[in-house]
Amino acid sequence: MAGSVRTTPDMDGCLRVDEALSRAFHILGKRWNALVLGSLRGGPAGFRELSRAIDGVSDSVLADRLAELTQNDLVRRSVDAGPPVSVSYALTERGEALMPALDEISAWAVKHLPPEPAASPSAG
Amino acid sequence: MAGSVRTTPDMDGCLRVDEALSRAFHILGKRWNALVLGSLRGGPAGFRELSRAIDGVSDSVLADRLAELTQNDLVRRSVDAGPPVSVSYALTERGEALMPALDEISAWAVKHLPPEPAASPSAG
DNA sequence: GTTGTTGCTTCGTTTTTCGAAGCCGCTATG
DNA sequence: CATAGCGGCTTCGAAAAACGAAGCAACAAC
Repeated sequence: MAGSVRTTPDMDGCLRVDEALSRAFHILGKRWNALVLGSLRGGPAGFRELSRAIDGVSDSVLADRLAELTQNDLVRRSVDAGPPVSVSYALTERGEALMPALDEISAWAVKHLPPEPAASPSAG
Repeated sequence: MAGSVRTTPDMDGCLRVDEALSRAFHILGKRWNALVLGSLRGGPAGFRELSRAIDGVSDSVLADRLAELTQNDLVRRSVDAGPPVSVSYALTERGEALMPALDEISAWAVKHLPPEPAASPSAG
């Protein structure tokens, strides 16, 4: 049927954002969260690996995002007691469930978002 | 249909986030952008209407987001010279193209994200 | 004329993010 | 053992973004 989760046109007189969308973007709306999720798409990865993959995020922020994502059960932190103890992050079921959506976003960007203004394309 | 836009496992030795996803979340990753887009889902809306719909965003930030979205051609600003001049914002084609993705996110949130901890349900 | 509405800007304060450095354990070198 | 590097995170100070309330201009209602 129609109205599943969209906005409510006039429930009490005024528009209202979809609460679910709001919840989702309370997480995804943070500067790097979606990117770390996307990076984990190809399988588990370590902290440094993620740090290099994302390119632009600082260690402090990455640690913060990872903690938040872990707390929200989107990512799972696994410790392998080597002896050279190593940590790896992976998507949880909840996190994996988000991948199709991230895929859509990515596809949209490919189709509708320019590769970036870059420097002068005709000059130089 | 192998690798379309995902991460590149080892192109030059290390993971790399999908650039398209990165571009997309350069916009969607800002605190309210996705919400204003979602609010416009049901049709054009005015500034105040949006302001009330989103609930939590301040005028200054909303104006900023709207300008950014407009600049990115996701939203279009229309001025109707009444005489009571009125302004309305609507999704552009590019913006509308994003709706299915936002839908996915929303559906995911409904299915995988709790309605929020809220106040303590059992504790005082 | 006063009050209320819409659309948006400006200013000062609080929250978030950034970026580099530091600590700890293990490995490789000398 | 001392030095040097890697990986995993944390701490600190600085910059950026978001907030929140007030203000300006135009229009409608009383």
